[in-house]
Amino acid sequence: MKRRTIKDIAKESGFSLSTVSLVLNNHPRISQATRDRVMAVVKKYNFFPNSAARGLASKSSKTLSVVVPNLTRVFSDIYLGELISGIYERATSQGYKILLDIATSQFIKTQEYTKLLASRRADGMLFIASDIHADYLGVFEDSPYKFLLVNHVFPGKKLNYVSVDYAASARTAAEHLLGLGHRKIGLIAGTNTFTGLQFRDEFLRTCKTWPAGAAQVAWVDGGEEWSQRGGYAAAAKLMAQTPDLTAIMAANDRMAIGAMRWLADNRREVPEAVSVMGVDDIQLAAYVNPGLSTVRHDLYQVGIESCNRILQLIKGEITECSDLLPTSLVVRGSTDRARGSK
Amino acid sequence: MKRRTIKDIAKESGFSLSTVSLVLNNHPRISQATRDRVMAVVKKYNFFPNSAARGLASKSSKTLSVVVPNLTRVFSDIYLGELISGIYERATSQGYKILLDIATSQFIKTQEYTKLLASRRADGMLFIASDIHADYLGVFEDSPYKFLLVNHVFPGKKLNYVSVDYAASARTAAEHLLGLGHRKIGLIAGTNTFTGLQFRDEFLRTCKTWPAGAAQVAWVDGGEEWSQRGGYAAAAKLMAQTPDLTAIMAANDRMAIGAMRWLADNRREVPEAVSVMGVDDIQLAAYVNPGLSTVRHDLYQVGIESCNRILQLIKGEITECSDLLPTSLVVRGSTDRARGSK
DNA sequence: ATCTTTAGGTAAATCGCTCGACAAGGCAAG
DNA sequence: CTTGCCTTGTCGAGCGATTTACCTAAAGAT
Repeated sequence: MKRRTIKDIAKESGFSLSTVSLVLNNHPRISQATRDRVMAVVKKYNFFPNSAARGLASKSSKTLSVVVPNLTRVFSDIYLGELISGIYERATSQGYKILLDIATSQFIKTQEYTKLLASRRADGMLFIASDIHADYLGVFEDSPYKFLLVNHVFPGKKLNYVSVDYAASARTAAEHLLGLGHRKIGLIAGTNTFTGLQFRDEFLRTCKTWPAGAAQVAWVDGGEEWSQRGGYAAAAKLMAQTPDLTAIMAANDRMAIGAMRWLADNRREVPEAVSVMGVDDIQLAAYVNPGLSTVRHDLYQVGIESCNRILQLIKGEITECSDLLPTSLVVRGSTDRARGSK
Repeated sequence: MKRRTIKDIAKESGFSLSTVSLVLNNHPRISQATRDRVMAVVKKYNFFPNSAARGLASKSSKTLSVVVPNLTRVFSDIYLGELISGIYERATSQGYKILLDIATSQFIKTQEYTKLLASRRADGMLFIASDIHADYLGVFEDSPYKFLLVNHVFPGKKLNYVSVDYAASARTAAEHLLGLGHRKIGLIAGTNTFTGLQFRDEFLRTCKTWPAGAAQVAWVDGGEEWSQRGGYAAAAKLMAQTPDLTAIMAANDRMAIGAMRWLADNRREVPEAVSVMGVDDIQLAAYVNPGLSTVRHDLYQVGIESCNRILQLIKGEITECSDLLPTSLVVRGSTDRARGSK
């Protein structure tokens, strides 16, 4: 089976090279009759135009680079699944393919992130792997490359982003707990990302300035991985140093569930003794017992929107982007009025 | 910042186009001195050769297509994470990039799987998403396209594959339980993949022909998703229809953990009342209480090996491939001698 | 001193497609 | 019967690399 080219199709169909090309690109220039005759031949040979040639001539690869974090178990993170599904769905619908990369140290060191765009292997890059040490991303400030941080922000650097509004999220969570009368709260924070820091700071601020009376917040770091295990350990630490707190807020659901586990293992009733609240609204949040109150982050939507934006950047429809998507409160059984509050 | 080409590098360095190209490709033809002078210019401009042009001229995209299952929560599956990490690591080390695709109905319907290879967008395809209905994969029999099933097999079709040896796995598991004296066993099977069927059949066969006395096996389907929830429901069903079984074997760890959960919820001690065994050895298997006995499947290794093989197929070093990788028994606390057996 | 090698470079023909400029034919209007 | 405009198709100049011969000068062989 010989490899066909557009030339063969032209010859066989009796039209010119250009005509075939125009047909293949759905150019309105071509009449339906011609289109049909050409397509018949295309179908007959099951022909697909060579994408390298196409890319070379058109100066576009129709490819998006997606960079995910270098966590060994990265794909076990529901977080990524939602995000990538959203990106994939939108990219595909626009005829774009996805080039997957993992932000390994190798990837960073060889500046693969630049290379991908400089070599035009990808038209744009969606970066899901940022943390507070990702200074190398500075190359994308004011660069001609199309770059977007997904569900991350980088204060101090002029980088495009689409993210959930972590500060708003913190406010929502804090207000929920404060409204329930909690005045001694433990916070399990994630401090290795800027969004994590934003969340922590806004949570603290909201508690400190609550009109009905400021709340004391003791916070600990839940660990780099924001994992259930980290949450478990963090809860232990919090309860040891502040035994009388009435609520634990965790920066994500996994840590919250870890905390609930510790409380269960140590005979503290949730929510009677301690209320627990998370962030994200992962599937599991609804299944634990009691159900976890949380702030819903629609990561699928973030994926969709991120992809929309990077495509607009590529097309030149916009030149920068800093979207913050809304979040919403989800109340389940794990939070209730603080004990001792009326 | 104008876009440079190899021509600019040639001009600036004083060498010919061809020389620059040879340098960029590490061709031994070029002397170190020349190489250095050219590379200096390349570095200076931070030049990276246009990959479309490269692909067009060299007839190779240096890209691998990886197709993953269309499960909404696909990425939450640890299974995939291991596999993809292995593939990524090997592909990257060989200079290949990964194009990610999800086997949506759209993907199947538009024959995207053919298109990717026909358009030379990818040099080969690693398919992780096969099930017993994937007849369309027939196009890859005797085709010039480089195609490989990852951790799947397709009896009846001449397709390349690299998979864990599910039959061996079944034997290992069965022998472990039989050796512990179990003679009434419940099997939670996965029946929507051929490997799942192989596992089931070999498990049943081994139990039936055990020299020290055949065991009775009642089996149920654990559901399309091989999920914890499916395992939970399956355990309930098994225990209802065969209350006196002494062991439950699940075709993967997640279902096994679901089964353990049901047993715990219904006051059946593991392993005293019922032994439970899984397959895969996911991280969680070591954390549940008691630890889950299982058959270890090294999916990371499957990823590595799959990638090795597809690259060999692409290079023409081999023309077909049907590798079965070994598995190993991991005994933890969830299995013990059958009650009533000495 | 002449003839081979060999090492190091280069010219030029592709690779397969896109797209702006141009052409031909048909038809309405002047 | 021109002229001008529309519609539909074609020409051909790139796009930016790779790669195969071929070339030249210097080193080795005799």
